[in-house]
Amino acid sequence: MGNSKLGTAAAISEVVRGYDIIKQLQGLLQLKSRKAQDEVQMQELAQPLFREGLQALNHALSILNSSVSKVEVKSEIVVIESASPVHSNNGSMVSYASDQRIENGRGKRRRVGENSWITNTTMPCDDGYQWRKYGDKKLTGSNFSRSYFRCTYKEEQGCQAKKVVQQTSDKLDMPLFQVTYTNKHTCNSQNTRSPSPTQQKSTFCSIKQDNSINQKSHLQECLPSRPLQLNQGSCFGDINLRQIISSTSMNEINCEWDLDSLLRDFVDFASYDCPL
DNA sequence: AGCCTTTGACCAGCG
DNA sequence: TCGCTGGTCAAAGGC
Repeated sequence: MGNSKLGTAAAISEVVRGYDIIKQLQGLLQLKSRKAQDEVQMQELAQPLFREGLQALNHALSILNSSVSKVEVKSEIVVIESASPVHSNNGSMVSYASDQRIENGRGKRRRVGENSWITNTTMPCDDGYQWRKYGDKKLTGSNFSRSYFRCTYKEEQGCQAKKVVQQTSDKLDMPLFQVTYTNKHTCNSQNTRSPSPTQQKSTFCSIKQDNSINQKSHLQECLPSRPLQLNQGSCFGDINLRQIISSTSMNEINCEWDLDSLLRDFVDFASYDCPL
């Protein structure tokens, strides 16, 4: 893991940023008001915070994933990110894919592993970045279509990040999506303009659900049961992140995470040096 | 006006 | 070599 120290430091820095943001969000969620107007204001404050937090954590993930892929390209990385609504409390999962392929360029197919990682999520729309859909394909042998997204800032900033979203489960209460990310974001989306309301709507909720399930409200969707669930790629395989997450307590009613404990565990996890 | 999604066509890898 | 398949392009229309 040649530059793993640098990568780990960067990942930790991003996690700390995400932690700070989630702390702010936590404080916001703890504010109790009976006024509908206050709730609207709270949503307006919470949504960008939540998005920024996700973005920071997603960035940390991509850094860690890229470190992992340098170590062992053979095994693909699967990140199980269960971002379910507050009322359900899904545990995290870590698993590995084998011999999966995605395609790159105009019809060029390539393996997952280099610059790519996979997540499974119930909330594919909102990962903190802004995406523009450029294609949709109904795959043979699948009941669900696959949606192709590229970074909104591809033209402006040359960001090569892409993601492919495919629904894998049509459970009525919680459809599951597999999201394949390709290339890290090189854009500085925080410094660019905020999307207009119509853009937000289209950008964050443009995944079709093939079983025509009614989407939950955006805010409800965006409140995860756990702040973050990470993969462990090849060299992280000895440490089970599930243990980290499961040891982190959360009061479901008050939406209170033991954030300090989580951050501590995360830094331990990210600092773990691959024993190669 | 600008940015988005939709959708059919096109292209290239693969068996 | 050829047909199938999946990723991308680009025109059209919507918001």
